[in-house]
Amino acid sequence: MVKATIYNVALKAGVSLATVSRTLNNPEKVKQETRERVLKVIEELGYKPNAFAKGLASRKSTTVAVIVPDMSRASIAEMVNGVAVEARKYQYSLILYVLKDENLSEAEMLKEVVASQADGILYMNDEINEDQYEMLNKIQEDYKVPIVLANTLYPYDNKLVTVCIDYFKAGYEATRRLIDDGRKHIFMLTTARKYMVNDLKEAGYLKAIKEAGLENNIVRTSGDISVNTVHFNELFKESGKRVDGVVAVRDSIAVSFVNTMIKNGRKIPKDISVYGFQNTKYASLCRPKLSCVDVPVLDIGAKAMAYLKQEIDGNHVEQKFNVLHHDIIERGTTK
Amino acid sequence: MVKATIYNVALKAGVSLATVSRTLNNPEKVKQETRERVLKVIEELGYKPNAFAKGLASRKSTTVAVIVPDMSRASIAEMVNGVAVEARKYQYSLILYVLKDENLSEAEMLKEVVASQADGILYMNDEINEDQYEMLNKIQEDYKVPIVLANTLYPYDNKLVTVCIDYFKAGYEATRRLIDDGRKHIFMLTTARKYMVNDLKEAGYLKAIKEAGLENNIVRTSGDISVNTVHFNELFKESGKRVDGVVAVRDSIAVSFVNTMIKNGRKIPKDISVYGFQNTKYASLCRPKLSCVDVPVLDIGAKAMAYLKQEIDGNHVEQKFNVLHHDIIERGTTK
DNA sequence: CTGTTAGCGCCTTCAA
DNA sequence: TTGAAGGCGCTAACAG
Repeated sequence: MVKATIYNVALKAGVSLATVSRTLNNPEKVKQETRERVLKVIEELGYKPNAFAKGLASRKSTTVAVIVPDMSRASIAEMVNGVAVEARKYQYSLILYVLKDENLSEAEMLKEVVASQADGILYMNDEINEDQYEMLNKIQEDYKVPIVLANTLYPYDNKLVTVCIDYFKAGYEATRRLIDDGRKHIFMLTTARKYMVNDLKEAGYLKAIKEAGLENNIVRTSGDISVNTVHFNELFKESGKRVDGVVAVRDSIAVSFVNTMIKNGRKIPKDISVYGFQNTKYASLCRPKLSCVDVPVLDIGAKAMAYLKQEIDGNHVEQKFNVLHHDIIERGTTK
Repeated sequence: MVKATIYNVALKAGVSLATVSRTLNNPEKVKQETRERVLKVIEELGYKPNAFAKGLASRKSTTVAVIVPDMSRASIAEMVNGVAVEARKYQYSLILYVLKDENLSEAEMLKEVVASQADGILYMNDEINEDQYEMLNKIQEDYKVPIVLANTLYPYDNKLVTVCIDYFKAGYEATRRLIDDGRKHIFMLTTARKYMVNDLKEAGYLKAIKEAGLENNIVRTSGDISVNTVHFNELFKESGKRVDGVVAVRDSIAVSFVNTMIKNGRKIPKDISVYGFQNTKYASLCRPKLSCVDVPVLDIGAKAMAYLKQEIDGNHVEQKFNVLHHDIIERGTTK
């Protein structure tokens, strides 16, 4: 069996190829009788229009480029799930770009994305900086290809449609809960590398700490478990710093901290109360279970795709910053 | 700035479009001087060939379809990382299909994949059954599009190139280690739903148990933490079944079991020795750290992509089953 | 080494 | 409601 083309269908159905094209793309413009006959032949031949020819002729690809830093991050993977399900609704295909490769500059990759003829771009990279933001904005303007940022914040500007949660508020709220619980020595555990998203969590933490007249303590460490374990051991060993509350910017960092403290004889949550961020599977697989901010990553992905589709269709999204609701989940590390 | 075409480049460089095409695809066939001039114009105009036109004319897409069941599974995500890095080496793009959507039959999706003109298909779905296998094989034959299975086993046939580890051997080895350690009541924790890959782990377990003259105990449970926790509590509560060794088909199931047992007052590894499967991040984030079979998922992804590329280039892979080496990592749950 | 030309498979006016 | 015809941007013989 060789791949059927529109000609094969037209011939077998006794119509011109234009009619076949119409029954597929503008069925209302074809007489019902003809349409049914054509559809039947399409079915018989297992015909599917060649995506390239279609894209070339129509200048639309029904394809969206998804740019991610690293698939193995739980939040990224889950967002992609959300994107995939939503994209299906519109019959859109996903073309995936993983930035993990050091050999490729992001500028080079974006040129490729443009060449791929994607109708839109979904960008999810919480480490975005000014240069990257401007580059994306330039692409959007030069090539008229809509871009939506998913869980990617650049709060200094609002040229690109963005879907996320209010990280500042979440950081503030988690810290407040610790304060209201009577905790006095509250630490924030964040990444050594500065990310926009984590900076916001930190700012929220600082606001709450300041309001309460407490001293702020920010620990910048690695996301790598073996590294941060050593770090936590140094900082908080039995005889060490006083600490009775912690907000970590990632679940995995929170869990690693909890493990280290328990090994040092501290009681969780009695001695130290801990909040993580994201509500990944790690949060449920640790002992005690981790309390954390629940970031609806699946919804963020889906919403981002929905907005992108809207932009592609020419209906501009008025609201550039789209903030989704978050919850704080209380589990074993805080009560 | 509007997107530049090959004509713009040809005009500005004072050559024909064929020459531009050549400097891009067969540079050795163009005089160096001309080539440099063309390249310069390409650079200036930021020209990138339209992927659709190129694909249509050349009947090759430089694109590979990646089919996954669910991105949020750690092993899947990591395999995709491996695929992405390897694909970059060949300048191949990835088009992603997530089977998560219940509304879409797999047959329908495969038709879409074919229509997408992908040069090859990478299929990663450890739950594959006979129907699916035959469907894939038919696609490969009918449309002459190579397919490689990554971490996806269908051992009853060998028409499709497959990359995986020896799950039977791994299951056998883990069980043997427990036996050699003197454990007598060794359980296998597996999924209720039967997967090929898990069946093999189970078969390896059974072989070792039989050789040692012990009694086999297979518990089929859910991958869902909240469900299997209840299940483990019922089965193994303090007064309950005797158990001193466990091999679980997934890290997450192993960790959930460990947590449940510790809450019931059992000592790990003294009372019960536990092995997981995969070496995901969960294995390092739990307390005690999980001993497990290390499945090199990143390598599996990369290797699968490499073989696919080879098939696409017409160099058939002789060896259909390609088994990668695995290790067993000893951590806190066994020593 | 370079230019000319004929498609690749489909969409989309424009006529009929 | 349908068909004819001209591209979409590029590759790949074939000439020169």
